[in-house]
Amino acid sequence: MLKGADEIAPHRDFTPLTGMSWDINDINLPQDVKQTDSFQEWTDSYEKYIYSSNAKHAQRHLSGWAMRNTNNHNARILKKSCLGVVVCSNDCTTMDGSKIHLRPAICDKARQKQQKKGCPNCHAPLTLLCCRGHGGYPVTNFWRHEGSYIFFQSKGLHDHPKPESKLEAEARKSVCRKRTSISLKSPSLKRTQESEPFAGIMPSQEAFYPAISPHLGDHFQKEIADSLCIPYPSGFNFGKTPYTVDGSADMDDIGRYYGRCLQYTAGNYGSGNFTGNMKTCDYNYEYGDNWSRIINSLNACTSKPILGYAQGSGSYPYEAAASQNFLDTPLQNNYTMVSEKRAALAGFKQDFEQKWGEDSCEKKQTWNCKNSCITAAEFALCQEDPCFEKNNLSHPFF
DNA sequence: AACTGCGGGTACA
DNA sequence: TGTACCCGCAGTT
Repeated sequence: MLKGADEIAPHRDFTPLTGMSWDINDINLPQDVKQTDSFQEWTDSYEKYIYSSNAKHAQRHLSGWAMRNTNNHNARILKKSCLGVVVCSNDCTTMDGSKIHLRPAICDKARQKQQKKGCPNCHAPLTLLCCRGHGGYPVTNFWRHEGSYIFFQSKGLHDHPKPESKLEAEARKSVCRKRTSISLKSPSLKRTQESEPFAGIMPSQEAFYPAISPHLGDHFQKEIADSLCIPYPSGFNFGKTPYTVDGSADMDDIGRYYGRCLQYTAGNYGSGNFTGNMKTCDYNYEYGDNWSRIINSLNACTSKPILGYAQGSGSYPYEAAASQNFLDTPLQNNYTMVSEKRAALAGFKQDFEQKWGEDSCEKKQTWNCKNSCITAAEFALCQEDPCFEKNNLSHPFF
């Protein structure tokens, strides 16, 4: 359970307990704090909080947003600025209707590497949406340890969707590693994969086995152990392989302009669903028009979804556009797809939700995505034996 | 390998 | 002077 000073409170409906009569730059900060705030993972706008110096998340200066260290030449005040969010340049939608909002790597080198990878959902180039929420500059967070308290202050309003949180990203990567390990160890699974139509052409294990991890941080490990069900963010295509391909875009052009920073116009975003317009960052003005045209053409492309099965997905359907992209070839071989399976899937989902509805998932509010649940027993079996989810859960995760 | 914090340096208003 | 950004280094995860 999330208890004590390190509890993560849902951001909404939260009122700071500690007043606002101080500024992070004050020479003296209040030490007569009657009650500390519970940790806020998704701070936005101009907020101030006072955490206990024992609060682990605060000690680590954690944030749901991807914040990188910024030198403010003040050793007493740690300053971090927001990196934004990595999105699919194709603006694709996963099977559950969610968008790709990846967490930018904090390290510059790692971030460049990250952007060279394709979208885990449709393999289109990834795009970094810069944060411009603080007067055109990234939103900044300030941390200052003073006495028995950790003072936090944020400046600016994020003008982009939320990325997956650090804890979610860690969980996903951890499971990918475990899944890869399992697949290498299990001859039966290997055979299964080899017999699947997509064997060898899917972009990566990481891209197509995103799921929650049994190696979550200690905090969440205990959460899971104490829970009747497992919360997880639904945007990670849990064990399923939605796949949208559209061949109408000129991939050379995409590659040429790949990495160009885009941003949304401010204001029109929410948790998980962003409705703003994309525009190029001003400092990329030299390519702005072309890039915008590419993005617009990508977004305007109409897809003709078909259903298919992907490597390792078992009976999990994915959606793919009927395009001329080389990736489509296996799809066409499997065009006999399976609306009845999809119907079965919907039926399973309905039964599942009836059985494990919201009331059974009290912890779900600790995640900032829409969540679903599986039983701990099913989760354990899935982790131990990938064939379990293939053979026993017509669609294990939604 | 990637994250984190620190600090030198530079640019700009 | 304050703010922002780039870069490298070193310790940690």
